[in-house]
Amino acid sequence: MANVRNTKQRQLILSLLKETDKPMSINELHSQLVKELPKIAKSTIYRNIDSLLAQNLIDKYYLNDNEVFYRFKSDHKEHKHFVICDQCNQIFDLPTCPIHQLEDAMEEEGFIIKQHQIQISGICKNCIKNN
Amino acid sequence: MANVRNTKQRQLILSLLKETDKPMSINELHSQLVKELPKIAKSTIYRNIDSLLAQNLIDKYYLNDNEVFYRFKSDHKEHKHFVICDQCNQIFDLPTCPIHQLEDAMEEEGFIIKQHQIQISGICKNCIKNN
DNA sequence: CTGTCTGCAAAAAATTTGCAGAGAT
DNA sequence: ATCTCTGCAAATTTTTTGCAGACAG
Repeated sequence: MANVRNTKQRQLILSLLKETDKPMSINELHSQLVKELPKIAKSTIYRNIDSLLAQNLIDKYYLNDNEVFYRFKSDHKEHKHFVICDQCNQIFDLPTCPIHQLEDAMEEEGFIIKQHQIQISGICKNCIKNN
Repeated sequence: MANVRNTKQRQLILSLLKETDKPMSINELHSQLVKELPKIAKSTIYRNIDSLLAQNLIDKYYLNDNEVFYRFKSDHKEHKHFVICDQCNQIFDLPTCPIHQLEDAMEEEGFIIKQHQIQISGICKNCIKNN
């Protein structure tokens, strides 16, 4: 992590995540990236993602029964969760983080929370309408 | 799922989950099960786990950065979450489920939650002491 | 008996690694 | 010039599948 180089691949990955501003899977990333860079390898994406995670520029999410997604983090302190619709797979923001309230109670019991993830799925407004 | 047979493998898997009463990974299950049944295959465990999930006898959890765990469900309606300690990997119960409060707010916005999972990790009381 | 379940081996799917050449600083 | 990064291929890791024989009902 000492010297990270600003390659075209890295730039593209980060700017794609930035403009999408929703959690994206490796496959989504790859299928978008090949449009610009037809030879880009998935291993390149994996390696860049690791480096971006290490630099805290992106966040990792598990949605949709354990599928892995990544999302650009505009503010380094930003903390956000998402919900995914079972039917249309669209991803929505969770209005509040319900864990922070819990954190105090947990710490009183002697457990210090370092990390949390929430996976919520269900049916979104549109899909309910169209059923 | 029509006719589920009561094999020795199935019995052992369920009773091991029952007596452990904590989320267990496939590997933990397997390494315990071989003591009784040296030839048991992981595919047998996977298949039985699927069937037990379908019958709603066990729950599936993701802990420890996406590792999959299974746990016996004593009461079919039981709803529970867990925290895992980063250092000792011990699993603790979460005192309350923070999602239910959210559920109402989400439904007002038109999203019906069908399923949720929480992954929390940190450092437990003992590990803090021993640091 | 009949149909389901098992162990084994092989197949899939997802991610990681080794390497030689390309590219960034 | 040096060191990191890339694409490719192969290796890992995790889970699923096909199959022939074993076992439950």
